[in-house]
Amino acid sequence: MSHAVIGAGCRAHRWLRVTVQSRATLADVAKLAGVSAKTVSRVYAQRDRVSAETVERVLSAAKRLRFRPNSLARSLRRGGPSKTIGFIMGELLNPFYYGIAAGIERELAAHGSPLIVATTDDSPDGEEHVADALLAQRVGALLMIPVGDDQSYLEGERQLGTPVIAIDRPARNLVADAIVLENRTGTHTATASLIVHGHRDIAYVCNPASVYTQLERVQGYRDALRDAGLPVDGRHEVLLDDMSIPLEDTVRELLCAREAPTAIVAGNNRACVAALRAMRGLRHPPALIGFDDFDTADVLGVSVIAHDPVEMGRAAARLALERMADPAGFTTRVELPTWLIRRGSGERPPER
Amino acid sequence: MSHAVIGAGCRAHRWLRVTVQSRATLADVAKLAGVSAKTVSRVYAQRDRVSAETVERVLSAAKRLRFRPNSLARSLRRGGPSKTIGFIMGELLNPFYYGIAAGIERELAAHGSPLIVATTDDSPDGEEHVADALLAQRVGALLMIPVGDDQSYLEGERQLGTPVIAIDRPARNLVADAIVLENRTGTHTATASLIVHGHRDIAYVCNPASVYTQLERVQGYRDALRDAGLPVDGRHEVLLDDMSIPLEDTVRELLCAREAPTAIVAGNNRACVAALRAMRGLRHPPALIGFDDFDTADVLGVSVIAHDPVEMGRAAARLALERMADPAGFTTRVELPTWLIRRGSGERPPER
DNA sequence: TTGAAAGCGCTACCAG
DNA sequence: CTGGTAGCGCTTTCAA
Repeated sequence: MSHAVIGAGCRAHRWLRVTVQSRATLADVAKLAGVSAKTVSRVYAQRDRVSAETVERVLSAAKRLRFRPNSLARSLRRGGPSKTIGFIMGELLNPFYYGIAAGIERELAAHGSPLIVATTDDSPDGEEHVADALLAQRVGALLMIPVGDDQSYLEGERQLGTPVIAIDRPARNLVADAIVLENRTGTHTATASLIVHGHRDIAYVCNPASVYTQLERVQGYRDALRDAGLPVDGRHEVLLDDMSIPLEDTVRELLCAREAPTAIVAGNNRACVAALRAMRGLRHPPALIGFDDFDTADVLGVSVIAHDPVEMGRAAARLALERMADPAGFTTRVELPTWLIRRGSGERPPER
Repeated sequence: MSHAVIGAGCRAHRWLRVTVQSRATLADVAKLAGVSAKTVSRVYAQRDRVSAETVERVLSAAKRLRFRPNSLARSLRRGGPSKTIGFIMGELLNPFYYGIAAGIERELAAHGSPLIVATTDDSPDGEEHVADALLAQRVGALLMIPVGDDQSYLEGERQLGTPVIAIDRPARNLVADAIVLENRTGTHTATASLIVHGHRDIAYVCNPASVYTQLERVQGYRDALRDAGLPVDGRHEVLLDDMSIPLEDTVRELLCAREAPTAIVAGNNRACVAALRAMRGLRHPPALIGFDDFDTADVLGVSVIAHDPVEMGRAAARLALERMADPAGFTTRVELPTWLIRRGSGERPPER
């Protein structure tokens, strides 16, 4: 805007600009309302009693100045960790993870706690750095899906009173609450179901394979084979650990091999979709049960080991809020249920 | 731990506890290192020169005290809005939104800016409240997927210098940058393609229907019909606005009607999946093109109007960072491309 | 290269 | 019911 062409109005205009340009503070509001800063504070904190008339004056002044309380300054108070909670997720594009994020967000929203989200992109290196950034913001609690195989770097922080809740996988070398799934039970049930339907050659495929969840799930699969008196020789285990290898191709090879399995248990949503891709166009597709339910599983008729990621997030958030309110108490480990949903793909009999 | 059984070691133990229990501050570190607070500050700010020896002393003291700089206090500085950026998402659990979130997160992570996420659950009422909470945290910029039909409540904040970037839909009654998709072009191309494949009775289905994106998409669909000399009488438009009505049932009814369409354009990912569900088991399923690509679209052979949600998020974040660095500049409206991916479902000829 | 002092916006503590 | 005062943890002047 040009000031040159403005005559008498110039001053007013400038004043307006100045008022608008710098953010009003509690003190500004207090001055305009003719009360003390503390009184304004009281109006916003809604704790002490303030006369209705004063409230009115303060709010009107605040509105004129476009005042907005600074919650950063508020939480600078001694020993007062903010209500804000930090969440470190693996990879944002994984439906399982964002189901968890959704659950956390809902629970916290109901409680009025802001949520700061950071991701590691599933790389262990970034984890500590990301945690540092969150802790520098003085989050009141840290929710995380551990990626690295050592969270001992958080031990100091825990002793300082910041609750840490591990989700999906337990933290390692760190005393922290954990919310995990009944992984073994899930794959055990699935594998047993395939056996009941007549399968003897059942494959387990996943990538990555050396994370906690997969170790558990593979175990459940092996246990089921063993329980049925079937050989557990790893012949049908496709346990990759290099995300650059397309699982789809690997599954395709598996299915074309001499002693191809007649059924597949896929260790997670990604593996399940990869298996589906590999099976496209096959005359006699193998039976398939995936871990993690997904949007179009019903349309595709895919049987899955299902669970509730949103509830998982909620549970984690609840636990965090609880710990923040009462830092004492024993470390908890919650296991959330998994269940088999039969949609056809897991009930196909073996065909040769 | 019991103190009773500890003899001489008790004091040391207690001291340790005290040290550990309260969070160390810059001043504590300064005292232990025998330097001034400012010097410690300098070490962490990495701006002024500090002698290597002093740096060493400070860092060692900091480590002993488990010191971690408080970024809240840092950003309390005069006029200095934090680097933190706020993002208001619409509906949780929508893959499209999470793609955007992922893009934002990646771009900001590369820049070292924390991200605060909040959601409105697609309810217009919550939007202002949520924005308030974010602004109270003094976010440096506000990214949002507008839900309500009026964002004028942010006008004051914008004048105060907080950039607002609207994503997917433009803001209403507010000067704000916007990143949107080429919605019309997308549905126009899809509809035209169906027409080329011989279809004359093409339906458009979506829910909700009165949001910006859908108004645009319906327009693209109508334009394509008109361009081809086909009637545009709304007979085949299923435009719902009540999320409690299952779109699946509606589509099923549509397909069973006398003059059933031979092709469907689904207005978003939800509508597309609903259409797929409704089409299950049909002898002659109609042709189908959905808006938004999805995970198993290739397995299902579903043609879609695709775009890149992650890039959308990145673009929005970049724009926000740009605006924060230089608040001047004209308001921008970016339209990101959409394109048709042919996978079979959209290329089916009409069958009666 | 280092230090002292004055805030940043807000709230707790104690008076009126 | 209301008002001063003294911080919260850090950074920014200005000096030394």
